[in-house]
Amino acid sequence: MNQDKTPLRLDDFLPYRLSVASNAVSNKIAEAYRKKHRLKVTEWRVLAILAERGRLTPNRVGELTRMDKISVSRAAAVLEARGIVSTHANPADGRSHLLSLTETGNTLYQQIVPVVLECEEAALAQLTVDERKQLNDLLRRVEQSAQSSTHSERG
Amino acid sequence: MNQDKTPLRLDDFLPYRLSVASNAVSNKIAEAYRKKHRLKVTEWRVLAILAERGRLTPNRVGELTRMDKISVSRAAAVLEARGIVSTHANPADGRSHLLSLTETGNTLYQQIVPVVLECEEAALAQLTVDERKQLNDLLRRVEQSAQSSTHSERG
DNA sequence: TATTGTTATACTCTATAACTATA
DNA sequence: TATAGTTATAGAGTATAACAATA
Repeated sequence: MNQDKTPLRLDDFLPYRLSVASNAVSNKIAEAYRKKHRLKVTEWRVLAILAERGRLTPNRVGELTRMDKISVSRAAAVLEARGIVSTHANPADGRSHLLSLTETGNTLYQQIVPVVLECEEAALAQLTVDERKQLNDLLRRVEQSAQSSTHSERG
Repeated sequence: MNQDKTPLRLDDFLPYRLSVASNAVSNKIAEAYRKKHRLKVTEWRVLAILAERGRLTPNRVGELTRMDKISVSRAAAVLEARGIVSTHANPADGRSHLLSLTETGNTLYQQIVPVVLECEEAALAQLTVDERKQLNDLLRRVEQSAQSSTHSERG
């Protein structure tokens, strides 16, 4: 209908292409750790960042994972109830506390890592090493330009 | 904690990077047409594909937008109630029907196009023409490799 | 029997607002 | 008063299952 009178083709529209690619990857990987370990994406992210960084406040977890404080709070509560995360007093600020992985949490993380890396490798299988680096770089630059006021995420 | 004993860094993890970039772009653009025209992402996609392709069955809309049939059905119902989309008998298959834009729908589309193109341009502002093409190409290849069994989307 | 489309229901992620406890 | 975190609630996207109408 408007085939010629518009410069917008959904199939080449960046937000659409990004969304389709992101969801294709996210769905596959989320399915993997959901089925094997009953983890949601938000829970996986909190687990991953605590494994990398050690003790963090919920606030810092949110900054590093781009999750809002509500999502961090709920994910942490689930992980704590499952014995994956433990909480500790924060000597620097009584309003806050510190989160860290338990032994169980570390073990779980070590089990999941190879699974998600395998999924990532499958998604990147057709790209050369240089192309992977470039994709990473391009995505970061797009993100910087787009940077909306809100935080949200997946994957 | 596991800072050195794991090859997984969330910040360089493709599913995470893709998700953050996709959501940064999607949030900004969705906010634009939501505020101005009270359209949801699913509704925008149906509107856009009908503007491009003319009369389509809901089934075909789903294929072209990567939406499942339930999402298409609900988005189309909202658009029809708002006078943006009209339905017609499908002479080829009595189980189905054809969707197309009304005059109102076409006018709405023409109003939204410059808005979303401006958002896209803002997101791509720091990329050269070649880099934009490469990003499009890389995303398509990632999508092909990742291609999960399910369909889902945003943007 | 299989397929198209709709409806009911539920799950996940995200967001606003109200609340507490501390700074 | 401002901030860290929790809880209640709601909006949005997606999924399964059950269903009606047609092939």
